[in-house]
Amino acid sequence: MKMARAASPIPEPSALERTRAAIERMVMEGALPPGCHVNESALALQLQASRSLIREICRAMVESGLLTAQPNRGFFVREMSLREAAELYDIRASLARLAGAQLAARITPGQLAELSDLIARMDAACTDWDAATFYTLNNSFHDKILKFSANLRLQSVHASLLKELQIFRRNSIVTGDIRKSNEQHKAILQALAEHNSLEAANRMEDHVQQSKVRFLENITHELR
Amino acid sequence: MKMARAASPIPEPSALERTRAAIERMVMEGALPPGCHVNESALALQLQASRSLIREICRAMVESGLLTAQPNRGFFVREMSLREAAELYDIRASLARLAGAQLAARITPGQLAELSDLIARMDAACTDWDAATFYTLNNSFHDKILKFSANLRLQSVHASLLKELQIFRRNSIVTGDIRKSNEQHKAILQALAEHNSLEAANRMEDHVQQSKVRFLENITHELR
DNA sequence: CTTCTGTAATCTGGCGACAATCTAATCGCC
DNA sequence: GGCGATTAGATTGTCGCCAGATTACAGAAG
Repeated sequence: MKMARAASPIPEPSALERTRAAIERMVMEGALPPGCHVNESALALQLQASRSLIREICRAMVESGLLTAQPNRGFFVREMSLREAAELYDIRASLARLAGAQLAARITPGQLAELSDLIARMDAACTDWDAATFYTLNNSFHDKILKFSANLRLQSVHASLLKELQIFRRNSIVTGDIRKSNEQHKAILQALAEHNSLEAANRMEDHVQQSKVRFLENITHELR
Repeated sequence: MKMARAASPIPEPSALERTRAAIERMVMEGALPPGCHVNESALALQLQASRSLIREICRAMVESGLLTAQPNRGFFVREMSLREAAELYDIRASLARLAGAQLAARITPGQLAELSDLIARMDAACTDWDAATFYTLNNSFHDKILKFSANLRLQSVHASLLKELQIFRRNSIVTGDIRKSNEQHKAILQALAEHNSLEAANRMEDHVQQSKVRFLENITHELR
């Protein structure tokens, strides 16, 4: 009998997956700052993997926009200009618009309830001035909308762009008016509940555009 | 003295680039049909490269959506359902919308002239019933709009999605009413010339949505 | 004849090694 | 003393190899 590995429903992540997660974390958390040259041998030693693994992973990360590759010089952590970050926000807004439009047409009462619950908890976080919780809940809210929109590729593209943005705005917690942000969430929810695709699309797009404005304000403030 | 390779302004594509292009072509042209298992050793032998190279390339192609990876089973050419293709069109339409909106705000007379010229040549192709030429010109038209919109990431994401779609609609030349299609181009151009972002956005989105409809009609017609 | 099972061949996952290239420090020369 | 050529060191590009998993096949049982 083929020995069942059914005992472990999680088939134990492969070395490649683990290593990739580690490298991505290093990029996200700034252990590998933007513009930094990625030393393959050093990484291999540090993460106890072979250089081939590192190379495969880096090649994939180039494709997803987290690294860049220069012939005969290796890999570098992607440097992002303010302008590029703004461009990414525009794309995100565009995709959010699509998600809103599609979801409005097919959203179920159960999904509406889930979103409504998140908004309520964000309201609570607002009164408690708990920005960290709000941040987490806000991410969940957007994730759910993307997930519910039932376009797998849209989800993956969006997730990829989000990761890319993360390497820029690391540490810079967007502190804008979270109360106002949640008001927008409510407007989005209402449009979704009414199955008003156009309205949901516009609200979603505006919402992300707002966060872009907040982001740019924060950055320019930091640099001053 | 360092031997000048300045004599060749094109630094001669690396083995990796050449091999990657070859594999992508094999996928596009159907030598590796959708669902096909990618035999790494065989490919390495055929393309006179090492298996490591093949693996690096495949890993990158997974990220860009042309292949999929299954643990311990290797790489497979991405299979795309009709639904997924439709989803891709929706994303493309969304990105086209963004490109239109952004370009309308900043388009120059020179760029308008270039687009106008392409439309004129497409008109000529229409009267000549030259679908092949129209196809090429149409691609240039869309490429230029993306390029002029001056959002590099938008360009690259769009190009990636387009490649992905190609593996589905290979050989199925969309033969819809090219005359009607060019009328839409003219409407887009007008909106751009008027710097009317909203109108340009809507026209662009609709235009891609139309091509999605034509695509779906063609496919279902083929399958009958 | 079909189904199951055990074994062999094939293929992937991961690794270390060698050659080409780039980077830097050193040395000589103006 | 400063600048350019040269050489030593480090790093990338590419390759073949071994172990474990998977697939294919052959043979036995029902």
